Amino acid sequence: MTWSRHGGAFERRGYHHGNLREALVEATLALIAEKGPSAFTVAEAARRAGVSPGAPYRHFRDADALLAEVALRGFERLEAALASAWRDGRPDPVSAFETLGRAYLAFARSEPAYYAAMFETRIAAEDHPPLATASDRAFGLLRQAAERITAFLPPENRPPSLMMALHVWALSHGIASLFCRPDRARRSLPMAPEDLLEAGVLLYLRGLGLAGGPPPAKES
Amino acid sequence: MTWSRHGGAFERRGYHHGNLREALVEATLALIAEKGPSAFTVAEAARRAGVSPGAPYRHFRDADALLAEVALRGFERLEAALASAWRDGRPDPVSAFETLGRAYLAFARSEPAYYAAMFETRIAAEDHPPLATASDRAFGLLRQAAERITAFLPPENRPPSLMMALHVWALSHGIASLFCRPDRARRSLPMAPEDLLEAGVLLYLRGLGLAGGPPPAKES
DNA sequence: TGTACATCAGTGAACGCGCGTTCACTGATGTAC
DNA sequence: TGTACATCAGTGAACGCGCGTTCACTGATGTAC
Repeated sequence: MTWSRHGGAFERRGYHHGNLREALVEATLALIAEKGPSAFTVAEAARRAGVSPGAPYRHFRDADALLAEVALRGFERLEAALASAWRDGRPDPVSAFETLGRAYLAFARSEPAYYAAMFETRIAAEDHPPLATASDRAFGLLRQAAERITAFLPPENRPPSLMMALHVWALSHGIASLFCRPDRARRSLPMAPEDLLEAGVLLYLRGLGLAGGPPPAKES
Repeated sequence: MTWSRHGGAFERRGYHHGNLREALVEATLALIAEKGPSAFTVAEAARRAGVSPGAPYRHFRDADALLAEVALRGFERLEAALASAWRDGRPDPVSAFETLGRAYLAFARSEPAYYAAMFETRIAAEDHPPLATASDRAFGLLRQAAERITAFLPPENRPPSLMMALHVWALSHGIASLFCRPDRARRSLPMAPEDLLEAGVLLYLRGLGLAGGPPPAKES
């Protein structure tokens, strides 16, 4: 099974793969995207990477380590996506915050396999310290954003920024979990998940005393 | 392996089990509670029920059917819990609504195995119509409650009750998923999940123009 | 530029395992008479 | 009350399967000289 080195659809493969670690991560993502996280097996990932079943163990201690690597990268990508959406609060914190929320959902929608690897697998963050760290960093961003937002409120009416961050995270995650899965199409929605989240965050901010004005028009 | 029929810790078992269907459901719940939904197997459930590996197939077509039965019962129990919390909007819709939210979380916390069977398994509701129906009924309750709440608002400021129900459901589910799992203890919280949800719903209602007054005091 | 060699990424066969499911069977239960 | 029998819930052995992981090995790569 040696494919031509420079021609055809299959680029690779002499004896050495050359980039097996990456190929396994990609195969795992594809597998999860197609059949859900419970369908992941090392053997199948190896098969898709075009490699014998023992090969992955040169790169990952065991099956969970591969899964954890995928989840880790997912958190890193999420953090990057959130950071670039937040843009340090520009043009203004409130609208940047809306963008942040949309970015969260966009990530869940456009990278469902990463999302599933992060939140729907058997691996526990506490068993994989880098995972916990990456998750904390992503959440930290949300927390900082909340800090900036609540700073607009007079101190006596200012809610803990941690609480606000948790609320928004939970709402985003809830919407993503319930409505953004392509495989098991959940309850159909009268509006896009992003709009649902934006409306929810807007109402929440109004509840805090921010982003005043009349209630938003009916969306649907 | 015939245990005494009336003595000792083990009550059951002549040749017939007598209540195997129930025993399998319970074994499945215990299994999920202990090791997570991915650890469920028919063989292990049969073992825990004290029965040979083929026996479950007298009661369930296959492994998924057993899992779907557990999820179905979960939705029915959730619906019952929500209905009894809502109490048809008494004493008043807004405070009954708070109680409803707490009941949702209480369910996720006190019945984590049911909750996992409902939301974290491979089974898809569309493949099991009764499951979809039960899920719709539970959500319908939330929707009715939202209807009653939004009725307090003047029509020109009244948001779609469906949207409100979706927001609250997503927030509740998000909090439950992120913070109410006993097995994989997630991020630690500065407050109880129930209080986090209550504060969130309160702020949301204020954003809608209900439950006015000053912002709640800091919770933590 | 050429050669020897260390390194190490992959091979492929093998292992033991537990699973889902089937099937001919057995024995308990309860109904008809 | 007693007996024959249909029913059907469980048995237990068996099947084929795919998995995770190991291991002695092979062959490609790149470095030292």
